[in-house]
Amino acid sequence: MYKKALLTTVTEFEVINVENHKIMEEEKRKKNWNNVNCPVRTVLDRIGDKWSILILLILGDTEKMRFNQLNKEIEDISQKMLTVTLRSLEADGLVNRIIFPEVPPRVEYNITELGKSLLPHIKALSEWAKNNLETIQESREKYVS
Amino acid sequence: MYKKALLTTVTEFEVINVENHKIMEEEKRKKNWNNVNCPVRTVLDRIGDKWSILILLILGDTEKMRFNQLNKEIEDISQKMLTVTLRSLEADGLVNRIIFPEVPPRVEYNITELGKSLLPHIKALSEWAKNNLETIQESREKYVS
DNA sequence: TATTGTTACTAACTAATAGTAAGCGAATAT
DNA sequence: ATATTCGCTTACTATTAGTTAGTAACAATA
Repeated sequence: MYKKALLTTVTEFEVINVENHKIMEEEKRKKNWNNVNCPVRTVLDRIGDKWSILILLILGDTEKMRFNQLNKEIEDISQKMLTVTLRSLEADGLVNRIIFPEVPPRVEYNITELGKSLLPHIKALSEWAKNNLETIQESREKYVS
Repeated sequence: MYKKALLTTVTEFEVINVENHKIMEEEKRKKNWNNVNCPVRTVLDRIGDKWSILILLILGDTEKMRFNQLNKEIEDISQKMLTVTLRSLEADGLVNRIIFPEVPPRVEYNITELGKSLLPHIKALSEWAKNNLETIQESREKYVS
């Protein structure tokens, strides 16, 4: 026990108090980052997938878009993943899904006000990515093992 | 063919030109979003995983942190995922990894200048998440099927 | 001396998620 | 009759995340 060795000059009572305090502090900190209480994670676990941000950026640039338009815009997304991502964005209230009961079916998607309020932050991130892309890629190349 | 039906009043020549133009436009747009040319994706594909942002936020709050400290801070991360994520952040040049050749081993992590420059954007996103958490959760509850 | 504890990991595995390929329905066009 | 359209599902495979157990190299304790 490394801790005990460092505490040999203080009384047993003090040791207990110090330990209690440490435990309480640790508990307090933990609550900030665990899955239930951390708002960042509750949102980013959804937004931070492979496609959500990309779709929000595209829908932010156009008033509305149909399913197949989006599918063509994002070259390498599968229909399934597009469906799944759009539904999750709809569930979170970030995009609207408007169904026209026609044949062949028509479904239009557009960004909501909530989605629009998120956009600037995503765009800032996107700008940062653009500006620092080279540095990051150099770093990746240098990094071995 | 729905498209052709809409173009029955124009000549064959015009149809071809219109089609060509559309194809060229589409090609141009595509290049903005595919995996190779889109900086957002190159960076977000790495940052946007389950743990990276969380680790950056924590390392942004403290000058330096040891491996096990981080492991305790993030209640539900496994050692493997912590290792993997830290290494990927290191490769991208967002965190520093300092090894002290001691027994038991000591490895300290801290955020780099590049990482610090990304932090404000992540924090802004985090703030947005905090402010809109309730709205999103309500929306999720309402959403059925 | 033997045992246990410490740290920052890896290796080998399983669970969860992402992605692929095919098909569907209901109408229109050939 | 057959092919095509659109926005999906369904059933499958591939990739990634996460779990559990173990490692080295010593320190402290019994």
